[in-house]
Amino acid sequence: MKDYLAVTKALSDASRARMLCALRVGELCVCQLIELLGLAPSTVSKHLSILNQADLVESRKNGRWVYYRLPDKPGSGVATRMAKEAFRALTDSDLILEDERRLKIIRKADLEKLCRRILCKS
Amino acid sequence: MKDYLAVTKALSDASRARMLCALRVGELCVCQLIELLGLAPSTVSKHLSILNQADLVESRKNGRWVYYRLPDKPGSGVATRMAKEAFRALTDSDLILEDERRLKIIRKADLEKLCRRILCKS
DNA sequence: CCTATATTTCGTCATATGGCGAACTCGCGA
DNA sequence: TCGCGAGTTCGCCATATGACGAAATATAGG
Repeated sequence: MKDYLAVTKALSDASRARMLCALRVGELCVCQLIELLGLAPSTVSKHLSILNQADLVESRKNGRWVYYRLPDKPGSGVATRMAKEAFRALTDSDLILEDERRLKIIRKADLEKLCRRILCKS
Repeated sequence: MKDYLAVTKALSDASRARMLCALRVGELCVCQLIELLGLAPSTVSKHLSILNQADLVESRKNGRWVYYRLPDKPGSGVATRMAKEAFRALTDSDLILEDERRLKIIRKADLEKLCRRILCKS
C-alpha cells in the first residue's frame, strides 16, 4: 500500500504528469523541464524528487547538469504499470501534445543559453 | 487531463483504495463500508462521491439504503484501466487482505443491526 | 401525516500539498 | 583557489484535502 500510494500520489499532479510524458522522448536536463513547465527551479526540483522516490524516474549527474529519465529497465512493479496507463490516458491530451511540440524546440536549444534565459526571467 | 487527474487523485488515498478493492466482491451498502473502514458516515459518503465523480463506482438506491458497486460495463476509459492496475498493485497488501477477511463477516450481518451498531458507536 | 433512520450536505478544523525566493551545495573554469 | 552557476534544500505562504459533528434530505413504516 505504501508503494502504491507513493506512485498514485506522484502521478496525480498535472505538472508531474507533464514531466513524465516529456521524458518519453529521452532524458532531459532539469533546466529543460523548467523551461517546459514555466515553474521555479525549486518547484521543478521538488516534483522530480517526488517522482524519483516513487521510482517513476531515475537521475544522472553530468558536470553542472542533472539529467532525468524514465527507468532504464522498466520493471514489473507498480510504478511501471501505472506509468504505462498514465501515458495511455494522456497521449491525446491537448496540454501534452502542446508540450511535445515545445519540447522539440527546447531540445534543439543550447543548454548554456537555455539556463541563461531562465536566469533572465527570474 | 481533467479526467486523468480526477481518476488518479481519487485512487491516491488509502481509504478510497480500500473501498474500491472491497467492492470487487460485489455491491455494498454504505453502512457496510462505514463498518469496514471505521470512519464517520459523512467521511465515507464524501469518499464515495469522489470515486463516483471519477467514474470508478456507480450507485443504486434501494429504500433506505444506497448500494455502491464497480461499473457494470467496465469501459475502456481511464478509470477502468487505472482501477485494474490499482487492484493488481494492492491484492497482496496486508491491509487489503485483512479487509477481505472482515468483509466476509460484515456481509453476513443483517443491515438493520449493522446500522444500529454504527449509531451506537457515534 | 409523522416519526425514525440511512445517507448526504455543510461548516469547521488540522494537516498535506504546491508554489515561490533565499540560502546552501557542489562542480567547472578563470 | 576563487567565484560562477545549475540544482537542491529550507522556510514560508495560500490553497486543497481529509476528518468530524450538526443539520438537511429522503424514504419506510406506523
